[in-house]
Amino acid sequence: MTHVPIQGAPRPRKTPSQARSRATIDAVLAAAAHILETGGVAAFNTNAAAERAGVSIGSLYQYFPNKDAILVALIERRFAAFADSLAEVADSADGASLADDLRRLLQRAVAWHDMFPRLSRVLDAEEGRLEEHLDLRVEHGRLDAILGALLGRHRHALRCPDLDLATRHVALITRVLMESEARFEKPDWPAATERAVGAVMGYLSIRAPGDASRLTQSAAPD
Amino acid sequence: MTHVPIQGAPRPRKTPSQARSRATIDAVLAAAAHILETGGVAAFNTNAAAERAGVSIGSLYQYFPNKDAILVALIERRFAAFADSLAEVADSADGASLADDLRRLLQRAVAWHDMFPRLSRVLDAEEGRLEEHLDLRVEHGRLDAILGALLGRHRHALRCPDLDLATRHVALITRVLMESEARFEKPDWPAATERAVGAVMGYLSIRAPGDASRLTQSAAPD
DNA sequence: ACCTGAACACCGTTCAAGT
DNA sequence: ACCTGAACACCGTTCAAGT
Repeated sequence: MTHVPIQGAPRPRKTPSQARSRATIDAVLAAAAHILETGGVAAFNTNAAAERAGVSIGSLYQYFPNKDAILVALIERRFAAFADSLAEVADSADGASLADDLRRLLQRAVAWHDMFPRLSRVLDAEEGRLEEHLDLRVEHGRLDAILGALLGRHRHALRCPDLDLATRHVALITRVLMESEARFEKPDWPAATERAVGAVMGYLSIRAPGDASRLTQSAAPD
Repeated sequence: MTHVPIQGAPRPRKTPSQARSRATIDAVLAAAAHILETGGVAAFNTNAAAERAGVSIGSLYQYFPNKDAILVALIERRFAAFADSLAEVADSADGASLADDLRRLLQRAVAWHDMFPRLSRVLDAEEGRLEEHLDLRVEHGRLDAILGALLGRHRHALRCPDLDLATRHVALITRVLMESEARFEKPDWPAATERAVGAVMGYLSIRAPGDASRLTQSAAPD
């Protein structure tokens, strides 16, 4: 028997081939995004999303099996758009140093999130809860490729022999540092960006220009 | 006018002075923890929690203004217990190296989470969503003190001049790396622990024993 | 084939009545 | 002062009827 493996999993009900269907899905997602940006999660419910999208609640449920499926689709779409945005920077990036390139990427990331700050924060917060239903493998792969290429260009300066591992760590580190700044009432993005760049340089054991610290000293017991 | 600032904020309704009240609160939280560990968030609802706790739904709402307040209280209590557990290790820890001490802390953290793995994962996932209602300042301060003391003991070997910043970064980095391992079906904790220790050592620019990599090399443009 | 929205179901929350 | 649980309200979801 061929059937949907998990009953009620928050995945799209059908992949639409017709233009009208796609328009309905887009309208629902745009409405959901608007509601989340304007009123936060508290204001987001299926009836409001359907109304704002200009479709009946029944039509909404034709394409999304449940409320979480809308969030899942939103997160996946936005992640893809985010990767697009970073890829753009990476293509034109060929700065003097890894720090410069990384800084440029982070600045773009900040600018991107800042277009819809509340939506971004809400979806980031929901992502953990919805993780098992998300499929971000392709998009993660794209981001890993961007960051990996960046690190690879400076491989000779890296201490970590495993480039893939370093890439994953750098991705996690930068994300957690930037998200922790996003939680503040009035985030100081330039400062957070510099701290993140510094943390990554530290992690990669790359000396910043003008840094005269004792890189060669190892940890001495007691 | 003195009044509760945020209407319906998920905070305890009253601080109980009587033993019976405290017992009711404990029963509700224990019931909630059991339900979350057994059935996940999907199985957690206020009626089920009240029933399992052996109190009426009305009594539950006497102490918790809403469902999220139960989660908030659970997260805060568990975070405090977690800090207790790590403090225990830190007190008796005085290993040969920072890596050893850190490894011991992480092993304890893993063991602690492993007592109720599903509960831990669920609460970690909910924490982002509930962040604005959580007050973990005291507990974060305790963890920072533990980690800060550890790093301070090896201050001479650190490259980062700002110990507080380094402490915060190390806390964020270890947490994100360990949580990313927790998402796997069958986490490999020893490997994740070693990777986290390695990431921190890298971040702090401390050479691991037997590591012959080129610490002195700085990033060369192009 | 797709849309509609009234109706249903579930559960979060309240409140009148009890002790 | 505290407890109780039936009742209410809100919203997620369905489905019979329409086109």
